Amino acid sequence: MEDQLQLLRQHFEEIVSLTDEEWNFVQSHFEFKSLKKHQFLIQLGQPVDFEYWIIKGLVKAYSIDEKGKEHILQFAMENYWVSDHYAFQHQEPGTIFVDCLEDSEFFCLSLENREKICFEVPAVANFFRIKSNHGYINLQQRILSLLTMTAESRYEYLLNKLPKLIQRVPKKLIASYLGVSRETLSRFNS
Amino acid sequence: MEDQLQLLRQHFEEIVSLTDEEWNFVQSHFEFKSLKKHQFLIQLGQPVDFEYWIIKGLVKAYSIDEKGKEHILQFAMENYWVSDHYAFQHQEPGTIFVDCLEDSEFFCLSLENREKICFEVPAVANFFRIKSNHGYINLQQRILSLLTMTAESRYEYLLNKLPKLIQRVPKKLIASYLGVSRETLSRFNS
DNA sequence: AGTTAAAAGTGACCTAAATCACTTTTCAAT
DNA sequence: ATTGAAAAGTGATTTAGGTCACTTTTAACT
Repeated sequence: MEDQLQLLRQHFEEIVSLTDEEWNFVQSHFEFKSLKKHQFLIQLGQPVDFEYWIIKGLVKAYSIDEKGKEHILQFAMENYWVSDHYAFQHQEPGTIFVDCLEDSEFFCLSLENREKICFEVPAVANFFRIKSNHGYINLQQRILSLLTMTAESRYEYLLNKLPKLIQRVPKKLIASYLGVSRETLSRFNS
Repeated sequence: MEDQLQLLRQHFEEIVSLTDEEWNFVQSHFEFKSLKKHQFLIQLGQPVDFEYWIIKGLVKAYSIDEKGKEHILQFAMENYWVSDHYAFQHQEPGTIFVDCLEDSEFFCLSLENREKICFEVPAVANFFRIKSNHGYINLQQRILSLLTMTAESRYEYLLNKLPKLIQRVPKKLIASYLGVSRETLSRFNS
């Protein structure tokens, strides 16, 4: 556990500096969680008590439409944060599913604890500010790609941007992330 | 000018509390800017020195594809923040255009000043953290809507969510925001 | 190792929405 | 008020990608 906490500290310190004292305070607000492949981190309609930092593993966040079709909002792996941010922030029942594509481990942060460490340790507020800003920028890019690019070039772009992800994830899920049918993706390129 | 700064203070204080002293420090890091309809706030390839809080007016942020087609990333009006966040954050040349759909006024915050007030005044770091988080959540919603909904239901959804916006913006721009052609949008609904 | 299930590929056909071309309406600027 | 330019509407046609049905390949789990 010490090792994993060390990883989390490094993750913070890539962006802000923390004293040992601050870090001790911060780390005490996280809980550990471990799940096997196919288990759910978040389910539609269920409370969303945490946001999760992924120590190891891989998850998908998705919603299911009326026709039962899955639409992938996000893949998240080591070093990523994941949650149903909307439900978490508003403390409402889950609006999406998050489940594990591989056995995974998480550090869990409750809303109360997040606000506590942010208001207690300014560096942490800045950490989440900057992270959140990066996330925002990434989503803007993705929106632009959905508006401006064809399905095929979105695929090429993703292959280029996250080649390791593609190897860990079935193509039908990549298709669902790109907003294309499995069959159409299969007819692309290479 | 005092009036407008008061509005900005209120905007901060909707989320965090600031002492008069803190506020005086914070406000001194903003510059005022005023533009007429059709003028550019940000242009492709030009430096992006600021992010902007809109005092009054309305702008569109968009990119133009190879075929010269415009794709709208964001509309922003009173009380909204707008920039080319990617270029601003990385201090690189603009990747998009932002121009005014109406005469508009802005408070401008440079990256240096933003970081300064965030690290000097923790409440400000928390303000931007929370704002950024809300922005992230909104973009996730928009991505889901692009993945799961038909063009027509995205339109209905927007009509419902931002009715006043639709009245201030030509439909062809709404179409471009929704990722639908002008002609197709025109054939919808009502 | 053998069995079962999931993933991926592929052809035939269908459909939502794009594109093109033109008209009508609305708005903005003298 | 008049003129010119955007904006909006509409028909005809095209197209990217979806859907359905089936086969082949790969991987997961006793």
